[in-house]
Amino acid sequence: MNQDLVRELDIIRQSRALEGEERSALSYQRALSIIKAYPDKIRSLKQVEKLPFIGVKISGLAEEFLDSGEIAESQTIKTSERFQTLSLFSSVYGIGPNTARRLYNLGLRSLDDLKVYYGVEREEIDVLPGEVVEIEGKPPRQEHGKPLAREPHEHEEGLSDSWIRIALGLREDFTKKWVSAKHQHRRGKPESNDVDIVFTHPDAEKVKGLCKRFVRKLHQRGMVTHVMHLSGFHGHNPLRTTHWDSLEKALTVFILPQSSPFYRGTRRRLDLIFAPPQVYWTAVIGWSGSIMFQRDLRQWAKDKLGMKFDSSGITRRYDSKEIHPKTEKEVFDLFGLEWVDPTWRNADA
DNA sequence: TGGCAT
DNA sequence: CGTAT
DNA sequence: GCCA
Repeated sequence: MNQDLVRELDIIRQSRALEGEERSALSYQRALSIIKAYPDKIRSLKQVEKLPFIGVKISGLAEEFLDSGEIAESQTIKTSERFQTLSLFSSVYGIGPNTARRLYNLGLRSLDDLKVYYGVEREEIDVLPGEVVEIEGKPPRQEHGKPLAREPHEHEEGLSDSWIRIALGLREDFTKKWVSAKHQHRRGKPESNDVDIVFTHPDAEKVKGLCKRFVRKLHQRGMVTHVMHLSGFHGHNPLRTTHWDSLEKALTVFILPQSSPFYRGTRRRLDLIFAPPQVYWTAVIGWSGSIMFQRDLRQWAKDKLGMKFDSSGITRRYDSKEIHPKTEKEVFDLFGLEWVDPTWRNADA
């Protein structure tokens, strides 16, 4: 409805994030989420000024957009070498805003510059314990400066009858009950290049170590070409409070074997998440909604319920007691929120 | 002025 | 600091 | 950058 304005604001949001102005970026994110959810075409400044999370600065930008059809600052940002270069660098796995700026300040401008800087041609990485695999370049989120293929997915409603279930060799009956997948698709974004799959098993013991074994199997079959992160692969620092490693996870690049009837040579990012059964639904929710949805849900849990929510569980803050919901709806009920379909958890640009 | 998810 | 949602 |  107001997607052009949203896109303009998102450019500024991206720029703020790349420049390390996190809080400003968050404000743009919120504002554009609100505008995105606004049900009518915005034609006047009055409409915008009534909206929450839109203050003096952003309503001014909206006014400019209404007058001219664009925002000068967005245009300037978009065409600037700095923005384009920082975006490019940040698109490489492992390079965030800070590293991107550092590399830029060193005078680097292209992926070729990065290859020289990192000596990537000779790089080898440990993919699995005891194995060494040659890679071409960095584990690519991009190739040749362009995003990996973004054509629509090959199907489908759920994982249970999908090409990827078959490709991964998952049993259909089990999958229906214990595997939840393709949340981008679940959210109604079939054009996404990501596939996320959350696994569990009624027996918590059987989940332990499954991530590594499963990835090893896919790698042996040539279906996983890169493993960017494997829980337990990086040394775990117990001083770190982050829950990043509390679920078993593998962040990989996936390609179908040529023998597959679905083979198209498309490489995708495939994220595999293995959750013990008691936190399966929090994992599903944590991997389903947009970033803004997650932040809002977590803030709500904290402010209204005094609880801590993330993909690895829900705990009461005062005694750290864990809560183990048995369905997605139980989580919403607990939080006093109306259950909404995943397609409505899509607040990002 | 402090908070902004984990 | 980087990554995932 | 916006809000309480």
